[in-house]
Amino acid sequence: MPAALAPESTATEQILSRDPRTVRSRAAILQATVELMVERGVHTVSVDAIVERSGVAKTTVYRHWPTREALVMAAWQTLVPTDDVDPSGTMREQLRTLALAFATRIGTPPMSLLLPDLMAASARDPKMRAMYDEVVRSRRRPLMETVQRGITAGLLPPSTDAELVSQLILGPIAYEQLLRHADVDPAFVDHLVSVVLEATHHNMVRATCD
Amino acid sequence: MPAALAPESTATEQILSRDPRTVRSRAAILQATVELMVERGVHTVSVDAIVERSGVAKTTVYRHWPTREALVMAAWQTLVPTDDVDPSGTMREQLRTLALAFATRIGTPPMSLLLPDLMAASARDPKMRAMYDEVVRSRRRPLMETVQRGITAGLLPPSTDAELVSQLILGPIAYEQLLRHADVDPAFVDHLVSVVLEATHHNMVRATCD
DNA sequence: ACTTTCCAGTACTAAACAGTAGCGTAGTGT
DNA sequence: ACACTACGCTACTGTTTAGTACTGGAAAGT
Repeated sequence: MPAALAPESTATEQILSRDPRTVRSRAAILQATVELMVERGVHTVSVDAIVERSGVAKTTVYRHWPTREALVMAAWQTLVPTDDVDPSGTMREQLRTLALAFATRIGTPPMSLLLPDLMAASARDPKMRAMYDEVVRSRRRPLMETVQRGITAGLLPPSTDAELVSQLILGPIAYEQLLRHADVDPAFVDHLVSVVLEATHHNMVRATCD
Repeated sequence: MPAALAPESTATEQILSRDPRTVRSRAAILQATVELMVERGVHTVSVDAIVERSGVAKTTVYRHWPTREALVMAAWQTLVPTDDVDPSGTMREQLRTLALAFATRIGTPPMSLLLPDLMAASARDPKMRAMYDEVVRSRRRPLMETVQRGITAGLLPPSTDAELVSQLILGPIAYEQLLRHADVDPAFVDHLVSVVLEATHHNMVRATCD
């Protein structure tokens, strides 16, 4: 299910070999790595297991990535640039769609299993931390932009704090899903968006608290 | 800094030996385990490292806990039953205090380092999951009780959804701290509590969304 | 055709790891 | 004083791990 091939921009130099053999090897290795990360956890995945799963020789693995860590990072990268839904409909519908996408994404595999691992790894590894922050940021941006458009279009008071709005919507969802391990159903997301929007309409979610 | 001795109720039978030698050994082992969990991560802590750090013989470790896993669980237990602040002051002040305690707890060591590890472990290990849920629940309870008291005392509308109130307060804090790796300062917590309380006062945070 | 690049496979090193066995000793409760 | 219990120590087994050297063969580009 992951992407067939990482585009580029990895830390390891990637002069983009067109040789189909390397392409095939890299894809098989990365796919096996992702699968094993999901199944057994990021820190438990071993090169030997990747070799067994992918059918690729160990030497080939080390021909492409210098260390196991670099390989794990590359496997992560294949999961980062996913869908960037740009929803349609009213602002409320857009927020609902984005919030629901966020909920299901962090609540279902592979992200439900990989995100905690990434969080834990990023607590001690700066490189993991950078990638993790990128993942989170990319998830947050479209929702904030939607709120900002709502403000610009006059649908929300000009003093509305767009950042706080996203925090109030995404926060409880993340809290329920990751912290409390509760199933976030669409009705809850709906309710949440309604409450926050209503409060916003009444100019309660202001940028500065007097 | 952890408790000198785990009280009881561990999975391993604990007939409460009064022999000071066992007490000392257990304490040294558990403390070293906690320290290493914080420094190197839960999944990276090895019995050999614990032995080196604590100055206790390896055989003694296995005299007290059957496996490394059991020891890690026991070390976790020493961190669970911490302070249960029962704040005073107005409801708003109580909420502020509880929310701030939550923010600083999950945002500073050791919890800021251990919580992600525990989250990741609990994604695949049911026993870790149970302990993790217990930790989260214990943090959430006092805040919900405060809201409930506010409703009972007539400070908040009767239709107020206490659960949603806690979600709206704790959610953004957890989101900022754990997901976004942002420093949650007291002003933000203050602002957050104010916004949620104001919305609640205007009967926007209702139990059922028509 | 020919050269180059990539590959699989085997075999290896060296380290870290969980967990165990047996021994002599020293502290503990009585 | 006594029996007992827990201890430290050394040494060990067996497994898993990351990473490397080397060889012969196959597939790619030209």
